[in-house]
Formats: sequence, structure tokens, C-alpha cells
Amino acid sequence: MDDVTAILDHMNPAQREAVSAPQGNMLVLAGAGSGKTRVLVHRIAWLMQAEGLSPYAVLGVTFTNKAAREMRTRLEALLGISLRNVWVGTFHSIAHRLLRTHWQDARLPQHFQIIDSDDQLRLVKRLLKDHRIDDERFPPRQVQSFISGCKEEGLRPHQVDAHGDAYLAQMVELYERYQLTCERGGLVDFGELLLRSLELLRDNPALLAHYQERFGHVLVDEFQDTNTLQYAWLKLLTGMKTPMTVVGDDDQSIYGWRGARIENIRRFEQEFPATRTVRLEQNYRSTSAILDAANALIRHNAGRMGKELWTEGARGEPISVYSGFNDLDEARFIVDTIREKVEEGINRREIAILYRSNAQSRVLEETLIRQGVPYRIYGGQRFYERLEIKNALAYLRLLLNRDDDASLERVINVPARGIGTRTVEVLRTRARQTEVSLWQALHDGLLDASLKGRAATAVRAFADLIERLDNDTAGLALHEIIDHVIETSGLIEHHRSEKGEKGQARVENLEELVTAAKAFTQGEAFEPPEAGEGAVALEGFLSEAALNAGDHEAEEFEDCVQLMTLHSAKGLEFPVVFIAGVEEGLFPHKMSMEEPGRLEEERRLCYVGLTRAMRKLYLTHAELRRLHGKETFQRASRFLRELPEETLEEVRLRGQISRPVTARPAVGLSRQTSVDGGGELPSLSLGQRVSHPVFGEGVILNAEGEGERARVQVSFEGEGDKWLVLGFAKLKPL
DNA sequence: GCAAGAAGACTTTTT
DNA sequence: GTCTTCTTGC
Repeated sequence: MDDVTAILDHMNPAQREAVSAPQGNMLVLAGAGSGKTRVLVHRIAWLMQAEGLSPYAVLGVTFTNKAAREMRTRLEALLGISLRNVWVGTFHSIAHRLLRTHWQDARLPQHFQIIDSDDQLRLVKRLLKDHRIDDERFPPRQVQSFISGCKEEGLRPHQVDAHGDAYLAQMVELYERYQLTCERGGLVDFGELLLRSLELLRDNPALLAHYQERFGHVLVDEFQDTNTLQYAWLKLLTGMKTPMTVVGDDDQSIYGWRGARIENIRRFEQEFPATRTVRLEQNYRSTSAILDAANALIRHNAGRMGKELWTEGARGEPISVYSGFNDLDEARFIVDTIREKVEEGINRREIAILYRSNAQSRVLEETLIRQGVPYRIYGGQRFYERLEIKNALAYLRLLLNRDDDASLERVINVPARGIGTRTVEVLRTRARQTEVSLWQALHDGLLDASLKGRAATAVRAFADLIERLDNDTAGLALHEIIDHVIETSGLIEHHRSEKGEKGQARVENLEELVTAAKAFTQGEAFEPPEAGEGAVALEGFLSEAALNAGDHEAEEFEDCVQLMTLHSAKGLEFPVVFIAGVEEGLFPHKMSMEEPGRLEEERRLCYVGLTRAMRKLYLTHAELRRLHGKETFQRASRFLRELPEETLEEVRLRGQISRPVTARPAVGLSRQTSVDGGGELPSLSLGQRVSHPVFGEGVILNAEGEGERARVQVSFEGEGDKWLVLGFAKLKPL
């Protein structure tokens, strides 16, 4: 690229301003579908070509590996050069890089291991058991989130003030013990990566100076998702002198419950000197009907930075609102509509069904299966989080570090080799009392014969196995090491003998792990491995596995309808979008309805959902829903009422006839889908309570036909569901 | 040591 | 309703 202004080609004025602003702090408020990534990438290119910034002086920070990967690839495509050594990565991968490079200054063992939240939870559980702490009063998950929460606020145990509160004091003590366990095992959790690297920089002025000097510009994506620790980290790293470009959207902040601080956006504007704020409001994704609805919805939130999406594009179709009798009917409507769309020539992959909570997917899936519509679910378990993979990784971790108690405990009896809970208990007690690792305790126990008989034989066999694996794999390539370990440890055989498809899949996954290792050494991985083989490569591979848990989306075999939660839909777009279960208590979720702040986050989540749709949006809800095995009456979500009437149309039964919404509160609230049979027949509506001389009281679920022959399906208390012909059954409305 | 059965939970999940 | 976790019994 010779002419730098080419970088600004085909950009709107706001985008141009964001890309070509002179070095200095800048906040880009980037609305959904406003070309955010493009601006970020072009901004970097501009800084390099117009301002002469060296590629090595760039630090690009994202939240997900996917975003980092995309930023890197697009930048490489734009500039036409390889940017392998440029620092673009997630907060965690960058912190990791710092800690690996300066492990001594960070007071970490050279071969420290990264543990994911799953490992962390196991560790906490064990801790509670070891200390005989009531896990009713201190649920492991709560303890875990307390620990992570502290770290995310940048707090070490001694910095947490319990205010004489015994409960809190216990939590702090657990945090302290947890930390001790991690230190002893050379384990670093996600929060620790950031906190430790912050402390590393804070406590080593020379190092800090070095990095502050090195980075000429720092760019941060999804700034509304930063937590307190990440904000502090950025502040420290830049010394508030290195210019920053941060991109974010306060209206799309949906991770507050995980510690993200939406107010960091405003804080940035206020605290960092001379911040220029640019708004990207032109939307290139959705029709104006959809944008109008989204704008109107989000206007109900207070304290926004202020932003209004607009488009040069067409008005498009109105948003269709469908009110089902129950969740099955809702699903049927969605799937019927999808089949119509597919017949019209739309690809299934262009259609997404979004929902608030995972439990909702079941009914949708069943309906899709019944109607033979291929689909795939985003989310769910990721590759490196699978049981068999974690087991394999645990063996590998033991090769590098025998003192990794969590890993040892994980596989000491997998596959079963006669080491029961009893024996493990003995080892644990001993380890705790003598303050050594399980591995050490195991050897001590064998030496002084406190382990004897069958237990001793089994334990010795395990110890020998680990040593043998280590010896046998010395000098092998990474994928050969892994292949050897899963074979010799008996893991593969263990899963092969498992019955059903599950075992088959697990064997395949283990084989896939070997393939992944091959790819990793060949540099296909996101974080380029440092040169090296054997143990060095293994260490890199294990870190990569923890930090980049594998693709979230299942393999795409064919053209599939996409199902996912609203949270996982963030950042994606689809021509046709269904949002299911738009009901009070579900969306907004009842757990978030009380506090205004959390309700606003639900509204932002809804805003995110609406803005995923490019051409056509459907909002559906059910009047009766099976939730946790109980049938509950549902009211339409308040969010529906917050959308402007003129952007909506109500879809009637069978999804064929539609008419504009005329009077409020027509949308869902009291939809008079009258099934009245004329004459003397009672006027009934779906969801209405009725009484029958024989069956007693019930609720109308469904209806079909007209006049005397009309039938209604009624759910009677104690009698179950029945179809009754209106002309005969003596139903009285209640 | 394992399998079956009971009991309880059950919002969202970037690393 | 269904998934996971824990207990109990063989």
C-alpha cells in the first residue's frame, strides 16, 4: 500500500476520524454492526503507515482468542505482511507471555501451569473437604467465585477486610489456603495470570519502564467488558502516557455478573488525558425497522453514553411477534417458519434461534429433530474441556510437574487400577500433615510401609507408570509424546471399552488431541510456540490448551440452523433471527428482575439480540411454559412493550395470516385468540381457566376448528390433557 | 469398586 | 423434566 489515504477508502466520516485521529487517547463508541473490527484494524495500519509506528510497538488486546485471531488475520491481509511477532492477543495470553518471560521476577516456578475454572473448582472442593468445612454453608462454586472476584478486584487475601464477619473471614481464609495450594503446585488460574502480571510490573520499575517504552500504542477491544483488574493493568502498563485506542459499546455490556465494569468506559474518558470520543452509529447490518426497535428499547436504560444507530438501507419487514399457547407451540411456529424460509431458498446457516437460557434449547431441538431440520448448537463443551482430554492433559502435566496435585488426583485411578477413595484419602492426609505434595506423600508412604498390601502395589504401579512415561518420551516430538502417553497409560483402551457411542467419541477425541499437537508444533496455533521440542513444546501446548479451550462451535457438517444463547450470539450476525421465550421471568430473567442495574443488563442483552438480525427478526413467547418440570403461566416480556408498535406485526396462528398490531396491549398480554363457537357457546380464549362437570377445573391449551365442531384441548388438574368438542362438552369459563 | 437410586439444583460463561 | 452429585448397597 503506497498511499496511506487508501486506508481510509470506503469509510464513513466517523470511521475515518477514528482511524486517522492523531496519536492520543481515543474512545470509539462503536455501535452494533458499525464496522468496529474494520476500524480497529485500519487504525493500526494507519498508525504504522501514517505515523510511522513500528509493528513491534503495537499492543492489541482483546477478550477472546477468536477476536485476536481475526484482528491479526485482517491486519495481515490489509498490510500484506506477516505479523507473527506483533503483540496481539487476549488479556490473558499477554499476561501469560509476560509471566513466562519474567517468571523469576514474578516469583513463579519456571514450569508453572495454567488451570482453568474447572480445575479451580476441583481444587476448591478438595480444599473444603481437607479442612472439613461444611460445603452447604460454603458451596464450592461460591467460594470459587469469591476467590476469582477478589482477584478481579486486584485483592490478595490480606487486603480483604472481613469487618469481623465470621463468614467472610472464613472465605478469606479459604482464599489464602487456595492460594497456598496453587503456589505449592506451581498453578496459576485465570485471575492470577492478570493479577500476577500486574504485580510483576508494579514491583519491577525497570521492567515496567521497559514495556512502557516498548509499546507506542495500545488498542483495546470490547472495553465495556473490562473488569477492575484489567482496567488497572492497562493504566499501569501505559502509565497513562502511552496513547490508547479503546473500542467499546456500553449498550452491549452483558457480562457485569462476571465482574465486567461498564463504568470503565466513562472512567476512561474522564481519567485518561485528552481523550477524544468518536461515535460509530451508522449500521451496516440491519434494516431500519430492526434498528428503530433496538434504539427504542435501549432508550429505557439510564446513564448511557448515548448513541443511536441508523442506516442508509431499507426499512425492511416489520418484526414478527408470535405468541404461542405453550413452549411446544412456540417451537412448532419457529420450526415451521424456518422450513418455509428454507423452501424460499434461504440457507439454514443464515438462520439463528437465540434464547436466554440453555434449558430452552431442548424443546426447540426436539421439534427440529422431529421435523428433520439439521441444526447445531453453539456453546456446550469445548474440546480441551472434555473429560477424556482433561485426563490426558493431566498425565501430560504430571510429566512436567509431579507436584501438580490436582492432576495427580485426577488420573491416579483413571483408568481404574485399584486405587480407591480410601487409599487416596490416606495420601491426602499424609500430604497435608507433612506439608508435601501428593506425589511426595505417595513415595513416603511406600518407603515407610504405611501403604501396604494391594494398595501399595497399585500405588507403586502408578508411580512407575508416570516415571516410565517420562523416560520413554524423552526426546520425542510433541505429538509422539501424547500418542505414547494416551496409549501406555491405558486411557485409550479405557474409553474404547466404554459402551455406546460415547466411548467411540472419546477415543476419537483423544486421537484428535494427537492431531492438534501436530498442528501446534507446526505453528498453526494462535500463539506461535517458542522454538523447542519435547518438554518445552509440551509446556507451550498445555498453556495453549488452558487459554484457548478450542472452538466453541461444533463441527459444521452441513447447512445447519444455529442455536445459541443470547450471550454467545454477541458479535455474530444472521440474516434471519428468532428470539424465543421473550417472557417476564425468563427474559428478563427472574433472577435479574429485582435490581434495576441487573434489569438494565437484561435489556442490553435484548438489545444485543435484536441487533444480531440483518433482514428479518422474530420474537416469540409462550403463554404456558414447562419450566423445571412445572407448568407456569408466562406474561409477555416488558421488552416487547418497549418496542415501537410500528416496527412490529403480530403473527396469528399457523404462521400464515399476519396483521399489524393495532391496539395495545395486544402484544401477548391479552391476545384474544377467540375460539368462540358463536350462538350460545361460551367465548373462550387460550390459557383461560374453565370448569367441566366431570373433569373439574382446567386450562385451555389449544384449539382448532370452528362453530359447533370446534375442539379445545384442556389441561385438567389431576385428569391430564383432554380434547373436548365445544358443542358437547359443557365448559364454563371461570 | 462400581452401579443404581435418591436428592437437589436449575441464568448467562470471553479466559 | 433432566442433569449432576452424592449415597447406599452389593
